[in-house]
Amino acid sequence: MSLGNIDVTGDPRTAAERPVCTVLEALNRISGKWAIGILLNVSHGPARFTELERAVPGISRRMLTLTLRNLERDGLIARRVYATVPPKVEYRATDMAVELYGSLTALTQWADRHREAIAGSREAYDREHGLPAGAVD
Amino acid sequence: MSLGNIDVTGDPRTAAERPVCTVLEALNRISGKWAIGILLNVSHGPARFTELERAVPGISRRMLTLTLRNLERDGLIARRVYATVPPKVEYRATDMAVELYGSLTALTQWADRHREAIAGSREAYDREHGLPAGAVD
DNA sequence: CAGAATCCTTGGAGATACTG
DNA sequence: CAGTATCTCCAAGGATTCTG
Repeated sequence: MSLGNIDVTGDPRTAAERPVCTVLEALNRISGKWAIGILLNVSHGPARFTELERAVPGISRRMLTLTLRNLERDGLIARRVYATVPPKVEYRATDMAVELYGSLTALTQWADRHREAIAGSREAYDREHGLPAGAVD
Repeated sequence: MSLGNIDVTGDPRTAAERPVCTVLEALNRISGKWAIGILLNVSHGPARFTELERAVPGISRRMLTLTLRNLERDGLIARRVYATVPPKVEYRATDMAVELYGSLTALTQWADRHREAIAGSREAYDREHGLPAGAVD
């Protein structure tokens, strides 16, 4: 299936196949409700577990742990344990994560530019079609 | 890229508060398993329902419909019905969606650059810690 | 052709309690 | 302090069937 082509990297695969996976790969690392919030917080500098728990409003201890583990596994966060008592664990963003955050800038700007248009589109849509309880967010 | 502060828009809010929401807003519009694949396909030009069904491998009719509706509601996809028989419906990406796709380029490139590093990090992580069936993807 | 309706499964996430 | 361990819930998604 080759309708047109969108080649941004000089990759031989067709546009219908390549970027999907690649973009999805990227998105999968920052998917979930909390990854971005955590990533953003540690990008300021190292942060401890409890610091993050307070810095990311609404996160549960469990999800903080799980998300940190996944980010660590992907190499986006580095975990450093100090063998003190009481224990002290610091999390920091890796260079890769800092780069990632930079790459999100374009997305952030896009959202900023179109926030109103999107809100308007939704209102219009919900007005035409009824809003049958499918209108979350 | 300087840690400490990440100000890309001149927004007064602190980095810990503002971009989270904005980025999440953007991500929420393209979340879900299928939005990107659909968006990418219609970005080549208008596509019909059944075309998309075949173009996006693995998608169910139900999820295609649902995702299309959500994208339409957000103003990322335009739906055009031709009153013919049999019916014909065309979907095309709006300008906003095309812009969005452009903004994803940075992300795509990031994923390309770090694909190996991430895979390596995962292997290493799974080797040190056991891989307790939590190692999907 | 382009869907709508229905039923069912799954895993992401919340709440709570316990621990090295 | 920095986690684990369970239990539970819900919405995303899959499978199947029906229709203008």
